[in-house]
Amino acid sequence: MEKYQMFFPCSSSTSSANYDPMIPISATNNITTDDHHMGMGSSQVYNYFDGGDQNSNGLLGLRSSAGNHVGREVLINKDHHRYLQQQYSDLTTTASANININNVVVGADQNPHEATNSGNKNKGEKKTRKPKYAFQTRSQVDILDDGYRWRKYGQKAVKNNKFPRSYYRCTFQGCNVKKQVQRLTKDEGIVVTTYEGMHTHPIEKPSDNFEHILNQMQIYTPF
DNA sequence: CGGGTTTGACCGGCGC
DNA sequence: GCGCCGGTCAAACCCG
Repeated sequence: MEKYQMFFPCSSSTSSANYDPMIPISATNNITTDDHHMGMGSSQVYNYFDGGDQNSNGLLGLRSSAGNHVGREVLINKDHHRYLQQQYSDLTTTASANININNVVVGADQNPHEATNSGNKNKGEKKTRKPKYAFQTRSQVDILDDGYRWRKYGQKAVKNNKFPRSYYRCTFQGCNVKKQVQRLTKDEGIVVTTYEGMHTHPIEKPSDNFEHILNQMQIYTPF
């Protein structure tokens, strides 16, 4: 999850440098305060989405008002803002969660290629991957309840990270949304959640706490 | 018994 | 070509 820590090209594999950056993260914030160990000159955040109308200026920059530990920034593609709001509920709910949303970082990206479908090759299909969105939250717990039902389908040890990465898939029939959850080595209080895809169904367990989150964040728009 | 988790194996991409 | 690595599969297992 090195790239996610860089907030975030979010391409699952290695070569994020192959596509044109629209807004380099380095131009918007110095994210480099933590986990800047992988020497990625290509570490950038993109807001180009395949199939979207991809307003090149469609970024929202959200900065947590309480982020004095680390000056972090949230990058949200405007076209997917609603989606992200929905996803933000991931940060909010679950009575047991005890989440402190001091710092939230979102990176959005178009991935350069399809996920490797081992044993399930989509023959003839173009290798286009859904965009991913990475969230960084401060949380005591790894599993944040966003109202959707997820099934874990994998866990991997991550290089340069003592915490494993968990892979989840939405269990709703026909919904192929995935997410990855990982805790940062350098700040164990931070959980990075990366979403891939859009839910094709309403939220199963409604939560209305997103407004509460927004109240805790300052929102900057580039316009 | 159904649904979710665990975990080792497997696959494909990439760099050397 | 080989090895590394991220991502996925799937059988076994767990639990309500």
